[in-house]
Amino acid sequence: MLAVLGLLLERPAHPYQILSELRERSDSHAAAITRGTLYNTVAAMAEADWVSALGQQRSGNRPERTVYELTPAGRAELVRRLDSQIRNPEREFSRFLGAVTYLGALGPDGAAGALAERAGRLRERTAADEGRLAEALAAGAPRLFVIEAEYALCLARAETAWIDAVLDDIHTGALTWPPAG
Amino acid sequence: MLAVLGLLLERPAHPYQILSELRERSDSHAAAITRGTLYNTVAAMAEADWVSALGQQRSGNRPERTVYELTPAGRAELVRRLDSQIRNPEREFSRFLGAVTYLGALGPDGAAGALAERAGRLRERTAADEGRLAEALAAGAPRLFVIEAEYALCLARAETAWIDAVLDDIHTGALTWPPAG
DNA sequence: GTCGCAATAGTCTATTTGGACTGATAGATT
DNA sequence: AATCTATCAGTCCAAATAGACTATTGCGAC
Repeated sequence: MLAVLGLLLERPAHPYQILSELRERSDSHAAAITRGTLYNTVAAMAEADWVSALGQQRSGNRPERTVYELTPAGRAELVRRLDSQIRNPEREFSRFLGAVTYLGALGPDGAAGALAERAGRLRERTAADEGRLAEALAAGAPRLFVIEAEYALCLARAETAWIDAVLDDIHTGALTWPPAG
Repeated sequence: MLAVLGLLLERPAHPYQILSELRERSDSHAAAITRGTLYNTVAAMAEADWVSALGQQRSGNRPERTVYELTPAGRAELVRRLDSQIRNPEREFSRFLGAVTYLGALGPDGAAGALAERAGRLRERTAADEGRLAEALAAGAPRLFVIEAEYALCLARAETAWIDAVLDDIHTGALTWPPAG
């Protein structure tokens, strides 16, 4: 929803196009929305007068592509939401956090093995992301446009470091398993 | 789902009890499940033979409380999932990441204001969480049982540091807004 | 003692969602 | 030229979900 408003801020688009761009531009937002929901979402936003149909285009006999543009109210709403979501840190729950909670169930060796593999994969991915980011910047993209990649990288690095520390603690015996599991 | 299995690993419980404990023990898992889903989830898990009804208790004329316990198959499934979710780092999408993506729309001042407030709140919360964690450890809780709090804290600190760096960059002019918004 | 409120447990339904299905076109292949 | 496939664009429905609703009980206040 926020992402949809954000995209329409850049330029008017029809729903399918919104989805494709979201998909392509970021692995992050990809999973957050599916086609089924999108059309409902856009309809709801039109109802709320945050977007308005700019008109139907059709090339040949294809389904009509209704192009929507952001209304001033929509723009205001976007800003309101951005501001609120940045101001208020919510507790977010990742899969990993959920899994770490029950780390004990894996036993010391199982936990160490799984964590080590994660750290490795995380490092690979981080390196790839760093490459893409550097590339984008080199190609002249304003830093502001890739700021979220910077943030994601920062968190990924922190996570990797944490995992390394925990692995160390497991190996040195600073983190032990209670005798009765 | 994983959280439910995790709780049942500790001791058999009836659905409502599972929910209450999840709610109370962690702000994190709280939002991840609601009552409506829980009963369906437990039913599905029973279907899959990961849990089995230990029997119905009733005190007075209250609704029957069906107590479930983890089966060996359920335990295996829990371990399988834990292992997989730890091994494979998925791209997770927080509200904040989504908002940061469109940070530009707030303008330099709006962005700086919102980020500064977030950093402040984050610091407060982090301090409180650190306190709770220290308290729990002092009370003799094994570190393994509070490991997820450690992780959450680590990420929160990284986020705060990143925000501070961005704020600095905005003030020093290292992060600028492209002229045409 | 009894009135009311909070907590306990679970069920039920209106909404939301994911993703299967339709159907059209442009470009590639033979 | 005919066919085949990938992409485009949207609709639609079965399944999952959130949270409103019901019903009971224990405890505190008066």
